[in-house]
Amino acid sequence: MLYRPFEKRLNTELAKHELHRAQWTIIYYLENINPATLVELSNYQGVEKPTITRTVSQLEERGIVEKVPGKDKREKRMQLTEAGKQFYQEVRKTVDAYEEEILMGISEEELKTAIRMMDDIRKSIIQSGDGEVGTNKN
Amino acid sequence: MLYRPFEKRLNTELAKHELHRAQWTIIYYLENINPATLVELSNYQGVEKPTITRTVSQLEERGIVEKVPGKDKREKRMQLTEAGKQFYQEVRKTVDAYEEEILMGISEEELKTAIRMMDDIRKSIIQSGDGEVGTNKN
DNA sequence: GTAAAATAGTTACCTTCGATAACTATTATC
DNA sequence: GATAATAGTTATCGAAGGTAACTATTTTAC
Repeated sequence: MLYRPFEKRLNTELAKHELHRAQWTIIYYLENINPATLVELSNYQGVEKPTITRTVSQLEERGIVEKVPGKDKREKRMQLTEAGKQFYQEVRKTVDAYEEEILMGISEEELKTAIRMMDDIRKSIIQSGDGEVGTNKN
Repeated sequence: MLYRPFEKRLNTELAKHELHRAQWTIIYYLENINPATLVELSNYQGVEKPTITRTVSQLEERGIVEKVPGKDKREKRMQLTEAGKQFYQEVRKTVDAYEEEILMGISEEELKTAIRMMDDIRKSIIQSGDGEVGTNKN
């Protein structure tokens, strides 16, 4: 299991902002990809809906994320508040420094190859159906 | 966080043998690398000693792992029992199938590059000291 | 056009797996 | 020989995942 040191170290960096990995992943998504519904976040992260509900709630309590009505009366779209966007920028600095440090000596080429590969694998897992998520069939 | 689908899917595969990722990682190490002390396992995995103690205990109860005296009266070396080695082979089949499936369409070259890169990063994290583990200084 | 099925989200509760603190027993060091 | 360090354990906590069962709304099928 190669990824453990990454996560461990990332968490100690995020702790400076009283954040954990799961929270940061959501903030990151909302800023860089899209304001999103809970189901979108759930699919993106490959975790079940209740897990997202919990993490988002924590971020809401801190005034980082807010829910706005979606196109349905069911849907709620999560987005960063103004304070949340500012917070993102602060944390971003820490994370940038971290990434720069651990990627020192890694070539652009290598990195691209690795990321592309992992993304391919991920897609194939999700496609195969066994990595499916968010489909509460009951 | 790219690795989640991997772990999730791996866990569903391992569940066929009533195993979880953390347990499998230890079994894997003991078979492929070495019989090892708790501290070795702790360093290898990048987790603290009590975490290893617990996981090893579970494997001991199932008769998969046994402790033999080390070169000290303090040290205990963990190793697979005969039953454990056989068990390894069974699980191995499942894991092989899983790996083959998810790595379909990934070139040998790509894979090597990615693994080498991650290992480089890991080393640089551990070296920097912030990924340190197993040094209970109290 | 309504009954049944599907979808978005929540709540309650459980499990895995990590961490810390504080301890015992043994060995090394000064 | 007293103090440090090392190997391992126990107890307890927290983060982050999962399932089951639910409400409210929307879609689909008949």
